[in-house]
Amino acid sequence: MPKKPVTDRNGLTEEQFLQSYDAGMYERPSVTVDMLIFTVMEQEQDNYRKLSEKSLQLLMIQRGEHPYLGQWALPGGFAGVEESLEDAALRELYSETNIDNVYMEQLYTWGDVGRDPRMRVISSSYMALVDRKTLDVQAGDDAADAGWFEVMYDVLESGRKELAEGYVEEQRIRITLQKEDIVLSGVVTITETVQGHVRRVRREIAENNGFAFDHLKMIQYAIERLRGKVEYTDIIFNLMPPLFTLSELQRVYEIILGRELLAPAFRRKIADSVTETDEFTKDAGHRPSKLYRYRVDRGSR
Amino acid sequence: MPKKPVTDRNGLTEEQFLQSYDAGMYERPSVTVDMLIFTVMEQEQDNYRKLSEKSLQLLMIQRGEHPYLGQWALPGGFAGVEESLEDAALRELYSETNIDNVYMEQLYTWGDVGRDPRMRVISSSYMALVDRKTLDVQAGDDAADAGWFEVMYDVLESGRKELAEGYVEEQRIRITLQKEDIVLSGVVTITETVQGHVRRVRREIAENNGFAFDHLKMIQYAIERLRGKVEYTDIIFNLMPPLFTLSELQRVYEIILGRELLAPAFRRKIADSVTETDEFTKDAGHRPSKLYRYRVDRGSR
DNA sequence: GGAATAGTGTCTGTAAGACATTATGCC
DNA sequence: GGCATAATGTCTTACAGACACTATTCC
Repeated sequence: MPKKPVTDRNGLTEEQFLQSYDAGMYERPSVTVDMLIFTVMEQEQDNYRKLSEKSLQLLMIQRGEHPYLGQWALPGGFAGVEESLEDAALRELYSETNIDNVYMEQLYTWGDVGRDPRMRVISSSYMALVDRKTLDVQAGDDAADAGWFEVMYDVLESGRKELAEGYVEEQRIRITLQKEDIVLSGVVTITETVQGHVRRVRREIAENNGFAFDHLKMIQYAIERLRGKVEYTDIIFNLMPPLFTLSELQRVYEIILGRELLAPAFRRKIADSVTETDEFTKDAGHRPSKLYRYRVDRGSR
Repeated sequence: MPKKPVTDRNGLTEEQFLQSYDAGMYERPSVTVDMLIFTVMEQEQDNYRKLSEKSLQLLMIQRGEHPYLGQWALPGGFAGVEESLEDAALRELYSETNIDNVYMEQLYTWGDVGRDPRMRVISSSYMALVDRKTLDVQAGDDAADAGWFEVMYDVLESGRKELAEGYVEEQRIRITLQKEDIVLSGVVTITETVQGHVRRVRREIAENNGFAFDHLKMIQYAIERLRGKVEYTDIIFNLMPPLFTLSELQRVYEIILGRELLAPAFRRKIADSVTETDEFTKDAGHRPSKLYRYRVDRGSR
């Protein structure tokens, strides 16, 4: 059955309308994507019989231009008119790490008015998780203006004030990024207001040493989300190499969650997310460990 | 200690740079916000001794202009250059429902290239939860072009194909919105691809009767998030009136989750999210029920 | 008494927390 | 044998699922 053409109050069909539409009528904000590219790195150990320590790392770029010249920012850039937001994020990811085909998800879109002093910019943040071992070593490594920073995340304190019909709860979180002798550090306050049965959450930068724009907030938010998602999804395996030991996996969990886990409970919990192989670690100064891989035939959690 | 001015390769300080910056250099997408305003409504019951049925409702607007003239869309509009994204969302919310001070959160930012036939538009979707009883009755009620639709969400089937290094899992979800004799209906397919240890999720509209733009995808995503969040946060109380019975609360859970719950387990679970009052329901055709309120002094879950 | 819903008691199975114990390779 | 880590056994506690049962009001 043929559709009868729908016309608007000017008698135009949709096709006619679109041809006459002027896209330049309104003043517009710019749109960018900012990438939170996380990986896990091993640190060399003094005692060769001990396991090597691991740390969570984040890729940052030192700004060579105003604004925030000399400060460190997340990799990112403008979204083109002919590419999707996700494509823009993938493009930025590839240009920084030479990697595609890794886990990536959109986190949040930051739309405050003053976030960029040049002009109105709205920015979508995307988180990518990469396995350091499959990363091209050059990526963001040799460049003087880019590098992997170890991430530290400390909850400083939590205050609480009672109100008539609710309360205000404030949390202060210190984020420290370290790359050799470069240390960036800042504090984000998260204010949760509950009034009646309405809950509001606000994030503010309370202290900032070395972070450009509002990127400190983005980093705090990303770590919070990473922590949450690690508990109820399998995304952690995106940070692991194809073969890993259960102890390594447990360490990565512990680094991300910021607390220690008990081995028996841990093994029970991840038991059906992994498959064992016939291989073992070699040449450790102690009992070898069985190697596992991510069990891909299991569906999502 | 006075800071020494940082200058860039052109010898400009940040202040000088910003004064000379031309914000109009790049072609830009437009930015809009789209609102998913949910509420819970009671339906009149034929048998007065039975409890009244409840349903989840979503506010939609019929388009009076091209494109998608006559179809139904989420309320929304352009984000101004002088307002934050969140302010734009609050403004839209207020203009549709005359309500502010309700629960609202950003869900996702939709950035595909072809989502609006007029031009490139990027849209942030926000979800708001409102208690129908405190809603001004007129809002979106009498207007012929706006209204509350009952939401139905059915998982149709889930197929799965094994691949060499992973699998593809497809889920088809039917969304039906109904308002008296107006029925909108569509199917969203969610495709989850796992290759190696990389997981990707894509959403496509497989069938569409009456929804404008990609709003069907937004609705599906919002319900998915609402379901998830209801299980591990207290947001559900934003849909409840100040006083409610535990049975009512359980019904609302059941409507959102799409499955029945057992009363004893339910009561244990929400026990410390609520406080009992001295009041009871009256004039029901059966045993009166104690009224509870949201327990606000308890912190977040 | 019957209809309808409100609310509680309790058994069972599963899973997490905690701690102890055994196993293994390398020096 | 001792160091360091790998891996498992098992006790306890907590809690979710299931079902049966009691309670209360209105007709």
